[in-house]
Amino acid sequence: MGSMRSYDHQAIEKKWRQVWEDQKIDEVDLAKVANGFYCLDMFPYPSGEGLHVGHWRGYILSDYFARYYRLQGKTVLHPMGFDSFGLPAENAAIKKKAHPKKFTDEAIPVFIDQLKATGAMYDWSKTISTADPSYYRWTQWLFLQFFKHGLAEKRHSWVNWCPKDKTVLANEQVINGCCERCGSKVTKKKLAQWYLKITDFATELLDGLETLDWPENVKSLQKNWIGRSEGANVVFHSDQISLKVFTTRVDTLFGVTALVLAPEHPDLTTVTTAEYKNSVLSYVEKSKEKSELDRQRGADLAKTGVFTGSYALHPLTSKQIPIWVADYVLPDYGSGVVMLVPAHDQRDYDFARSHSLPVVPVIEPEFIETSELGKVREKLPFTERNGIVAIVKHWTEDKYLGLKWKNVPWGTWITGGIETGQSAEAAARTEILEEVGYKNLRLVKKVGTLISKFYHPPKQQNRLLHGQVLYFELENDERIPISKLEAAIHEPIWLSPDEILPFLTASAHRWAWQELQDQPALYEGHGTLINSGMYDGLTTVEAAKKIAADLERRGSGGPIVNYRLRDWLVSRQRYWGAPIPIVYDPDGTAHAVRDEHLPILLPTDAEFMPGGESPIKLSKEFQQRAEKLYGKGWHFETDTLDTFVDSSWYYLRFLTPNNNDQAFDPALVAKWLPVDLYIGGIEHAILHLLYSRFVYRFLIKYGYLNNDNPEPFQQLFNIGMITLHGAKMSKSKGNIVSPNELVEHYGTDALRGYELFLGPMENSLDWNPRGINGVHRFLIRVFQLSQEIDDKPDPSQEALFDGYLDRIDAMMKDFRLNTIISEAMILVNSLSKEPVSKEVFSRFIVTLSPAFPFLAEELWSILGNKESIFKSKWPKFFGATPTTKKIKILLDQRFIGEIDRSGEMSEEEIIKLVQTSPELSQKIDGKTILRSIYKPGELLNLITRGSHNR
RNA sequence: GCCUGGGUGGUGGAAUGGUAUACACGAUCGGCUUAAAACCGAUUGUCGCAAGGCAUGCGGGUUCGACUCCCGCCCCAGGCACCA
Repeated sequence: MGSMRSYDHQAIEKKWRQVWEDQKIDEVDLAKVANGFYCLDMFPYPSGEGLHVGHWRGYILSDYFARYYRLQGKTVLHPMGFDSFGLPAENAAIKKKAHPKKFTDEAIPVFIDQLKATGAMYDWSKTISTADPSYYRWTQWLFLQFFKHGLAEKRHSWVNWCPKDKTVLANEQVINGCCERCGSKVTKKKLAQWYLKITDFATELLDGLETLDWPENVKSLQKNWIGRSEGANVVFHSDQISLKVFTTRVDTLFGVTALVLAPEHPDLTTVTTAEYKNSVLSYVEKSKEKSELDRQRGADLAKTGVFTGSYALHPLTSKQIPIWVADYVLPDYGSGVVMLVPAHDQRDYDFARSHSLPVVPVIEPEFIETSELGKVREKLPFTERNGIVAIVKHWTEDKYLGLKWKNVPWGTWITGGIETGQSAEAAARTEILEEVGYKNLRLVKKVGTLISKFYHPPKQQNRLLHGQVLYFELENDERIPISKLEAAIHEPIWLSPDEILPFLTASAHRWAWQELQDQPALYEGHGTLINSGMYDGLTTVEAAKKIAADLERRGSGGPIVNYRLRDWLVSRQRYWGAPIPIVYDPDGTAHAVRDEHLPILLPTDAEFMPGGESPIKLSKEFQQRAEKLYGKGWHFETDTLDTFVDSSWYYLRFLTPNNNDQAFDPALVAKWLPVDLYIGGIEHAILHLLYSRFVYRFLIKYGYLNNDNPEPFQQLFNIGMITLHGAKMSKSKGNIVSPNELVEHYGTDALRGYELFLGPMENSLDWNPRGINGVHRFLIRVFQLSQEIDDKPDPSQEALFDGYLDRIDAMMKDFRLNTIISEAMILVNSLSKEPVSKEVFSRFIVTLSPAFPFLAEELWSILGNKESIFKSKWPKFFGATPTTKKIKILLDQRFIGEIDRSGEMSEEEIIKLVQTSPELSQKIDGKTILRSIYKPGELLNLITRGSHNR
């Protein structure tokens, strides 16, 4: 035995860190490359807090793939920069009374050191910082391009206002009515704000999602956020104005019993009559005081509102429709007006009931059976029948007669068909007599009609039943005996009102009961139109189409698609951001700042104490600068840009971080975009990604870029969050797990490997350092393996390696790095028994290098290689002839052993082998093989039991 | 309420429809050691001495065979939500 060296991770990591830095191994020349791979991390905000083990996981994942693709022969761009504008630095500055630039400048080098500690391969020659004038000059330029094309607009509008942070918040920064950052209750304020018109891109942003290789949940989040809904506009004319209303249920148009405006609606004062002015005004005042939180929680609260005194003309019936105001109507969705259809919308129903407005049903409900037994069979036609549903009340008590079915889990009312020529009442009386035997009853009410679609198992028919719901009260308990036949099907049960809804299994029957109670009951589903003039008898779907088309013909509306997405509010009344590059003339008209004046630098003499307006407003220098450049009476916009604007295009800047002539180089962008792999947390699933997609599409649409693919990030991977005892790690909570101690004790490689090994990369999980020793032990074993190398080739080791390589290649595509590490452990476990072939080991450590770059590089050099392992190539298969494959033998699905397969074998040959094999034959001894299932080359299942009934 | 994901040992988690619980942690026992740590070895789903049962949230179904596919529920996490 020679002298064994031991695995000294500290020495190894220190050594190679230095070598790589000296050799600038991570720098790439973008222009030269044809075969590029753009691997991007969501760039961080450079806080002074430092990286914790949760941050590491994302950076290690991207580093893994950066190195992997590099070994695959690609030129990998893997840059890193800093999203350095924003509230945290400004808040720190306020607290510590120092300039935010100072904080940022100090934090970045510290941050870079911590990123380097992960061992990740970044090209630091291409770093950027969004707070740097050389960057934000181009952010301002970008804003001006939107302005030039009419896609940046200043509007007076009600905005979310955080009273504590004293700033405007975008809708998406309001969480449950509270400020995303500080948690204060958000209030409303009317301000002039800059918007970017992202809504113009709503359709394509939605459609574009289909083409992306993104996690389904992120696509679904974006879809929900964009919130496409198809419907129609309907125009109602009043004496004073016309009101446009958006609805998704234009089929219910004949059920409109009022129009309801949002309190913020601009035409509210116009429609309010003198008589109602006071009550409307005081109502509006009251709802303004309601916090955003209360307003949003309002779904559970009573729906308040008042009448405005005026009426509008129904476009189809010409009826006078009263106009109300209520704060359950949102000002910025649709047109801020709702047509009230109480019979077919829960909210409208609530509102109508609490203000005694009429409820006019215009849909005959249609119920489609969903149970397995009664589910409509797709291929069969419908047979139409008339029928009845009878609700029968007890002669003295408040109880109702239900049928409990014996062979199926059903609870229903009494039902039956109507024979031709028979009246509904007569049919019902017959059914009641037959099914429960009661003789003396009184028809109290015809409750309503419905349609029911179901499958009738005995008749094997799809049925379309026109049902009439009848309500009877028994006069006394006189009854005849029920036939045995009927008694076998179901038994009658008396139900108290509380028991009825849980008892009934069919939605049609539940509706019948509610209709009897409420007269009319709410029905939000589909069906056939009634009370709708010429549209009666159409299905809701047909009617919606026809009514929308008719409205369009008459010029009072028509089909339209509406989006939940709102325009992007980019103004912030804050210091630490890029100044919006707009200058106002003495009349207050907005002009683009001239290109040669960019960047509009942040003034340095501002007091950045938040006071409800941008602190920049107080800068004397800033005022003077505008006048100097543009003339007396001119002044700059003093709001700054939302930091999401900074980050909406940074991935373009990485290609040419130091170019002072243009924001980006279209030729390079054409070569490198879209980003091949984008890695970051789920927290940016909506805003950052949506804004970036919007900006990128804008740049292409208006000719700034000429890429064919209009999406910037082709593949996205969301790294799961690491929590500590279930809580998100943050310095303020004091629950940060720092990697430093673990790195010192086990090494960077061990921590990297452990973070990958923990579980699927997309899973969030709770931090538990316990297992890191397992990875450390594995690395020690790998190191020890290098001490016992055999120069001779070893075919069985080569075969083991080939299997391993095949499996990890497949896992790579699905980001299953945890099982890749497992596979490596399994391979090492089986190689450890004897000296390992040099060639096998050599190829093996290349596969380890993306996860364990330091150890891999060390072992690579121990093997005698002069160049870095990262200049080598991902290994190939040995292609050794596979060892004889085994065929699994199962007996009644239980594993009893394997047989070696040589060449192609038939089922019979294998069975013969089983029967002649010493161990296997005794296991099937005395059993009769009824039949067998053979999956060629894999398994043979011998069956002794009869299969269950088919 | 709507939309996504999930539910497998004591724990993190494996499993193209084919021996469920790989890999690792922890635990127990043993070795080494004056001792401890480290390291090495064995055992480790559950009931059972064993043979053999029973186990992948619950109930059905398809299949020779289901963690995996289908239907119906329950529970957990995340998102959206008075969006007309």
